[in-house]
Amino acid sequence: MTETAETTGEIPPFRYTAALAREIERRWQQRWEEWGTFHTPNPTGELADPNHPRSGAEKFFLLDMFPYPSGAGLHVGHPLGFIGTDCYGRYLRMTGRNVLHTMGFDAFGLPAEQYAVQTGQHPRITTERNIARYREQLRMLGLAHDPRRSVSTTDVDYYRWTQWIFLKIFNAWYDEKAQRARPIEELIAEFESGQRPTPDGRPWAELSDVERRRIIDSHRLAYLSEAPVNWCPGLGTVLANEEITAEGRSERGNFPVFKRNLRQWMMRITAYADRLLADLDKLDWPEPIKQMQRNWIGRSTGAYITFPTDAGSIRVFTTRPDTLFGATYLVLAPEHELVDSLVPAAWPEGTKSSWTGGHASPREAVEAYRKFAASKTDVERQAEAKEKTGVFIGAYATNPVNGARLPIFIADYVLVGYGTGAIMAVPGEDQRDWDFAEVFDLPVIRTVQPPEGFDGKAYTGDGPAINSGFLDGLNVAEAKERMIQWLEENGHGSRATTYRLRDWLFSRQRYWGEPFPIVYDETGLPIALPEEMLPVELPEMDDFTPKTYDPEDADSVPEAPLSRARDWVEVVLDLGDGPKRYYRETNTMPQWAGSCWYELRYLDPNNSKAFVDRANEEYWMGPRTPDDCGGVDLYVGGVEHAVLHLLYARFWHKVLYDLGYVSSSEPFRRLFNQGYIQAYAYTDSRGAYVPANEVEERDGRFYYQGIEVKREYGKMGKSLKNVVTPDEMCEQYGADTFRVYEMSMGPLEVSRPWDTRAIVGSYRFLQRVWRAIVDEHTGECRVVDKPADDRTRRLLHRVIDGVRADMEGLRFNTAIAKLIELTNAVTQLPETPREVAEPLVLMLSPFAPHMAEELWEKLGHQGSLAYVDYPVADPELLRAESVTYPVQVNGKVRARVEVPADADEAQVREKALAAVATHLAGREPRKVIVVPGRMVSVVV
RNA sequence: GCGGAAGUGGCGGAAUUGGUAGACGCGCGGGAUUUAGGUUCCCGUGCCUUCGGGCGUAGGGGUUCAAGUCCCCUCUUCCGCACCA
Repeated sequence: MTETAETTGEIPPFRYTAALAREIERRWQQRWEEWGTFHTPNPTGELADPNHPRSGAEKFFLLDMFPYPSGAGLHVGHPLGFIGTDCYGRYLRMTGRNVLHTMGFDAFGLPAEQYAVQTGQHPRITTERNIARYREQLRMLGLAHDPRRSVSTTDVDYYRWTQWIFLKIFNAWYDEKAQRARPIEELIAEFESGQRPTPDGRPWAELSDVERRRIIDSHRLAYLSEAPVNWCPGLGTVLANEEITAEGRSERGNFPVFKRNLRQWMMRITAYADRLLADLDKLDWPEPIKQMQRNWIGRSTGAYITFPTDAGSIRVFTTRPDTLFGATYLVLAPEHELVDSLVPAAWPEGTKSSWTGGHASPREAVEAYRKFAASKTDVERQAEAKEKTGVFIGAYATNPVNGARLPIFIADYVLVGYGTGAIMAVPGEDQRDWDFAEVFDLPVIRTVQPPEGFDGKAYTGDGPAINSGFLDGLNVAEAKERMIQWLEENGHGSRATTYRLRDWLFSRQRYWGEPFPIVYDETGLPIALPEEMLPVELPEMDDFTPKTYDPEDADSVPEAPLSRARDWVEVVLDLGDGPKRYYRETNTMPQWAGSCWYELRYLDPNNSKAFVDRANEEYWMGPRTPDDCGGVDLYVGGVEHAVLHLLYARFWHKVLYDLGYVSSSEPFRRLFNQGYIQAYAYTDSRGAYVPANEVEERDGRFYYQGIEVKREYGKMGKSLKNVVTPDEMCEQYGADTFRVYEMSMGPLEVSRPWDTRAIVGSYRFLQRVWRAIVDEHTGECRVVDKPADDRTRRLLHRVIDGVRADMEGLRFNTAIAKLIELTNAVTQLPETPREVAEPLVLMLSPFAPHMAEELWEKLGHQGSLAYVDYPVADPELLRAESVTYPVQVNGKVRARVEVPADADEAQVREKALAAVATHLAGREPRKVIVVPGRMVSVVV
């Protein structure tokens, strides 16, 4: 049985024990709920409340990354950020701000569906149960959320608006000139008026309906595309690039992923690449996250260059157009579309045998190499990254700048998905090209003079151009410009920017996701349902299991579970031209869809006319100045969403901004990454995990049942047998102790190990606070209405001042340290003066809200302290009466002198010199430095 | 390889702008209460010391009256990206 303080021994009846804490906590949680203490007023609509104490006050939108309600429940690491934002929100509320803080659930997606499949229950049932469990666990922690604003992405009332936003994206196109999204009708109007030419130049009026639809569809921000996508047979669904690990496997499940040509929904996020990149500068985000987004977007500037061949021309992208004179061969990706037409019937005269791969004809060589390249997994490709492979395809191209004859190779080090899938190889200035040239004995022409003593191979640094005709002598930057100018003047190429970012694959073969508000007619082209037909509800299905395959079965075919709901798929609708038969889209949206806009729904959760009322959005998220991007005032969450959720959400928000539905151009103005709570795990000699809570430490070694075990450090997880739950901690110490401990462990942004032993320190601290105010034997308030002594009063005001600064800066650990200091000082006093007790309780309340409410009541106040003014330090009392100066002699502290705070420099100097007289040993000080209020430094 | 962050007692961590290194907590040592253990409370706790003092913020060098903090070099750890042309 678990030992708690009250299970044994004699203790005073009103000591702050876990049992008392639990009783207090339950009582106050119930009161907050009954009183609606944390209801937050909106400027307009159903949630407006002119009588609210914070109505019309300065607002603060505080947001947590909402959790995914897994079946395992929360462990002590999960609520770290939630507690942090709660403490901050409570502080802001007490300093006069109107704080919006609530919590929703991101509940669609693979894990919920897999859990449902495992347990044989419908995902709606398991999801609802998991959400209920999470709510219970979070409620136990006493989080000051507005419960009316909580949403789940799986609520029909929520996902109807996810579908609505999808329709807006579908019915929009990106105007490159205006650099923003516009409604699709405006594009149609441009075609109709002839202002915009059709692709083949025929007048719009002469095109058939289907031809027009195809053209329009090709411009939409959400579009169907037949392209190579990531197909994961083990999961039975396609996945976005962002969901693939570096090893080329699925992030979830770690199954192999194959490139397959499939018809799937895409989102044109690449249209926003530049703005997503540029606007990072406006965001108050941690630099590492911004850098990760920059890398992911991967903007490169350079030029396209066209190389003529006998069978059409090859366009390459290069960031180094200045090295064109050094190009000695071309390389195409094996899958490049021009390869087949370039390959001649026979090897050209004089082809080196090492170039042919031993094949009798170029055709055979190409076939063999393609097969070889396709057989390699991404893991193998990376492992062999240094070994360059490839084959000559028997054809040549011409270098446009000097007419040189360049052999064309295919090689898997050139990727079909980046740039044009073709490169000009400049071995002198690119190490990969150098490595390839070594293997195939290709010539090297240096076009940049390497520095004296350079002993490397390819030289990628700056220097004067050589062997480059009209570029000779120019540095790299100048030569690039000059070459681009030449290419454009002579029609051989143009300035270009490319991105690593790909369009977002937006469909999944899953049951548990938002259905698309899309149907197909007999043409097979998509038709958006009108808004009035939303929501498109998920059909009830007995068999919602995804069709999965052998993880290695690359030839398997995706099958959407919804396609099995025949009655749902086939519908007769009147879309304006009479009732007709249509087929519904059977894919569902990815998990990220719901999290792309949930913060907006918190603002106006019950609005049935709009996803958010524009006035409410402006109040909570609108820009404060013309340069401001607006958005959530503080968004707290883990670093793991750096390129997934945080990029997708920015993209959707920008589309909504372009279309005029929101006033903010970014969703999250300020981002804060909280650290993770990690834990030790222990393995025995066979490598099996043993229960971490039964391991004993002796002299730095670890023992389980007397046998030594090995310690490792990492995640908390069931399989590692090291999970500690908030429930256990609340049971053994109470929620307030748990909260104080989590906040005092270290800075919020730093990861740290969980140590259950150490939580007792926070427990003792709260006990001391309690004991200072409540008589442990009678339960009565023992605070006296006498003034505090001067020393205590000054300490109090220093603490108020310091704690305020710490709260503003989210430095909760140091704020708590200061509160402990104050408490320890009060503990020493024979009586606790009210003028100290009350501010102490108020300052403690963001961290230990239940206890603080209880003490506030015992101090004679009515109602909640949630809106009571936070203590303010008296500047008069912050000035010390006397100052202790350390006195250094030659940099070493030799004495301390106490002088009145108003002493002048000469007095300080005199007193200091007297104090260190013995250390001076009669020598005359060469220099005496007095730093007012700080220290004295003597040099001899 | 490229990019980013960080190295402070046995442990988690403090130290606005260069100005008393180690706040606060855990652990540990001692004491009080208790039949005992546990709980709770009080005192002590960087290392070495010949008790004068000396040494200490990953290591080495520098600037300064003064460096955890600034500069240079080296090492280590963590995170992200990785044949991106």
